[in-house]
Amino acid sequence: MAYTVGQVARVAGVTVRTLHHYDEIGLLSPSGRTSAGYRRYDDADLQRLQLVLYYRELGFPLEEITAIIDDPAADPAAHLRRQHELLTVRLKRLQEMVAAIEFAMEASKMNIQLTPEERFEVFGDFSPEEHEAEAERRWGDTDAYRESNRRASRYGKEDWLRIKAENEDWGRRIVALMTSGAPADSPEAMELAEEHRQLISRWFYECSYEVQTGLADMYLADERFTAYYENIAAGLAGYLHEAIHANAISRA
Amino acid sequence: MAYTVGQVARVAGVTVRTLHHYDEIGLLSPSGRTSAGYRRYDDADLQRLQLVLYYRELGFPLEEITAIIDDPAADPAAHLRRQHELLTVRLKRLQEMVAAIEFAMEASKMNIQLTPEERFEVFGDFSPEEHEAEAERRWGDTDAYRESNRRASRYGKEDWLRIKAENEDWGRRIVALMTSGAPADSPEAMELAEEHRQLISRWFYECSYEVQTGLADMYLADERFTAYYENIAAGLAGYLHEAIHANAISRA
DNA sequence: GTTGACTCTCACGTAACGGCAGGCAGGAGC
DNA sequence: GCTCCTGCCTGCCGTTACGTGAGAGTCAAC
Repeated sequence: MAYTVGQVARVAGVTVRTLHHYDEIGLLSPSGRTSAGYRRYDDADLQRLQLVLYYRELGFPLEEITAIIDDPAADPAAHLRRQHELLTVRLKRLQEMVAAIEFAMEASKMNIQLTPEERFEVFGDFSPEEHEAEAERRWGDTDAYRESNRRASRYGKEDWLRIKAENEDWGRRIVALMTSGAPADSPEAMELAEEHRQLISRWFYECSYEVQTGLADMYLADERFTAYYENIAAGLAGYLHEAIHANAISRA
Repeated sequence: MAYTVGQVARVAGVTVRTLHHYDEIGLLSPSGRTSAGYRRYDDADLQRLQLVLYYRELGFPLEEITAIIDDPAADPAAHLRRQHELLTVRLKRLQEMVAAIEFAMEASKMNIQLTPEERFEVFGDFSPEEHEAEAERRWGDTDAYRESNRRASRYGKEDWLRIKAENEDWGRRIVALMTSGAPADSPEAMELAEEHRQLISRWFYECSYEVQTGLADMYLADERFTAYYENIAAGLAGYLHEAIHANAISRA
């Protein structure tokens, strides 16, 4: 029931270096050594390692893990509560960032100019108050950035032309359908909503039904997006919005 | 239109040291210095800083930000796409961890013994295969851990007694209601479901309706949780499950 | 002319290891 | 007994994005 570092590393899925590190900082010292100085881990050491990895996976710093494990009076439940709070905060933050990045991509796709505030809106604590009016002037001109936005890309020129063509083709078809009088929740309209989603998924990012309905809401809530679609055909923004929602519901 | 480090730091919401650092690594060097060697930032520098902070907030490492900004041929959209993928992966991982921690807390609340696999299930890559049967024996006994679980806590003894009392009171009332024949979607049952949610929120962690319905599903899916409730009264697990769902829907 | 706030440049510290270098230890094969 | 290979040992530097001083010079106000 004694194991070498290498054996422990293999079964626990960590590196030898990690075990050395845990030994160094006193988080997990093997219960013995051979005459040659080799570390010898026994079953109790493995138990302790399991606990260490458990807390580590939940995001606790090693020093705190030492305290939790070594202090018999410490309450694991209390730590879990605190960690739950920390994780949910991080989770919310990440969700906002993902939403912001989707917004940015959607805007760049339509060549919509983001205001500096929007580019920064992902920063919860930024822009306190002391420089509301100033900030506008200061961060005002971002032409250079937007310009570079339109230039070279991971996609070659051909790809862009193809994306543009697909998009315009889709646009023509949905306009035709709308003007033909087909309702927004007709199978044809829903099919075009589905195409819209797959177009984004194929060329830009994984677009779930949930994300897509979020986009649809934004098309109505943000007048620049509304303008983009209304510019193609009057009433298109609302029509697309309804079709996307109808499609999402029917697929659920 | 020239600013000192301190001024820039204040408007941008970063520390002076951060600006020094960006200067050191060549990410953002002020366009000039005073005769005394003070850094002088102009508007163009602030523009660049904005871009830097934007990408930093999205999680890019500084070195990569340098490359993105300095390379006019780089495609911001491509980077955003990649970052979107990274973020969604992290998001999913975090969601799993939050779920795992909620599961662990719910189990410890009911004194349910988690199997080692479950304690590790948050580790996607752990436990490859080479030690399936071995692992069981090896990580088997965790009495010490579970024991400490029940001991001292952030809450004093009084708190625990109170939690226990509240919980038992709630238990008696829902059992009484169920045996009285009131349907699980009656206002009274839903009110008790609401109490269940608030009890968790008050003593353990923020429990949204979504989280609560997740718990309710688990009460039926996991036989140990089912047993916990069935042990109180036959049919209680299903009754509670239905009441929670009915309540969640009505509050939406 | 002195105070106090601000700035400068080193330069070490952080968390959790990764990744070397140089040197033993142990068993297999010759 | 000798060589070879693999595994183990102990340093110790590198990583990321700064934090936190130390010691010294600068600027504007009083």
